[in-house]
Amino acid sequence: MAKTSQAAGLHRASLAKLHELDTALELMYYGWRGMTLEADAYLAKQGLSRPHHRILYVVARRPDIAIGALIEILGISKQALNRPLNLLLERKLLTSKRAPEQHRSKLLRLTEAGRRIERRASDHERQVLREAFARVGASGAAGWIGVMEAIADNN
Amino acid sequence: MAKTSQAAGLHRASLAKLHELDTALELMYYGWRGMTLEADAYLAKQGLSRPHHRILYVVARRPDIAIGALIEILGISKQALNRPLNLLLERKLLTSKRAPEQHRSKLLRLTEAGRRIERRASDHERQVLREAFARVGASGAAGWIGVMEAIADNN
DNA sequence: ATCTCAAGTCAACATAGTTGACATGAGGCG
DNA sequence: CGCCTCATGTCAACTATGTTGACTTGAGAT
Repeated sequence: MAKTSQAAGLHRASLAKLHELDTALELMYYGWRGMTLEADAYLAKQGLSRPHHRILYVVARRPDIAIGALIEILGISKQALNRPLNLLLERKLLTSKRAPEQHRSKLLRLTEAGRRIERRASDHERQVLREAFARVGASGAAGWIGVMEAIADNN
Repeated sequence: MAKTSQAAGLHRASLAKLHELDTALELMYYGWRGMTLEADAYLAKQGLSRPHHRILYVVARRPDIAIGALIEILGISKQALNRPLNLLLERKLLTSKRAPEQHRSKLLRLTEAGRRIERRASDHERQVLREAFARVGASGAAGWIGVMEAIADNN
């Protein structure tokens, strides 16, 4: 875990701008950090981190997901999934059980405790977004979504 | 270096939405990835990665920066800076020299080759932004900037 | 000469990922 | 029944990026 205090990133506005879009580029960096900072601090207090949150986030939105599907969605190897997943199972933040028919796969679900931690961590992120949207109003929010969709679809 | 091919992240739009702002939350994730994907691929081809780019980016905008100041801006320890920085010096992407008076600090500058790589990597990121802004027009772009500033100032 | 301070270096560790190899256990099928 | 497939689980070795702590070096200041 990085030190959660003090600027662990580019110190904003201290750099000369070489190109017109440098400001936007830095805003993306700070935006990502700004959204995740409090959530990461909360997760660290729980002894968890970003990969655990990603697992909890996906399982919350796809109850009874199999491990193979989870691996595919997260885009990591099963070996990389193994450690954080086992920690979450040990902590009883999620459960795994065999499917009724399809005994080959294990189905994952959040426990009540897991749901609570997922919700609180994601709430920190959503709260940052909520405040930002409130500050700029509906048209600004629509613009933000339009730009982000254009960027996301760039893949 | 992660495999640069195939979805190394949440597979977009495949998850149920538990909260209204889940879409925005995921857009931030994909937006960050979308902006950095091609730049990271370019850097990987040069045998470099994100930390090297961050160093190049800052030095480009603060020529003659001392190592201590660079550490502060990057928000990492001098030991963590050491390896990527030495690689960049070995590759002659940047130079370090003692100050005329202040002999205590070393001053960093990009070489022509360093400037070129910094510019190309950052160009990939700016290009993604440029296209997204073009697609939504000036008012959308203004909205995006407003939201991102609100989020960035959340720190 | 000694003190301070920026920089450099070494060791040990944590986290998050990778490949490769192999084990286990359930279902499908001849 | 025996064998094959397939999802899962696990072990080992490695890379990259970061952390602390301890120590050295070299230049300037007193």
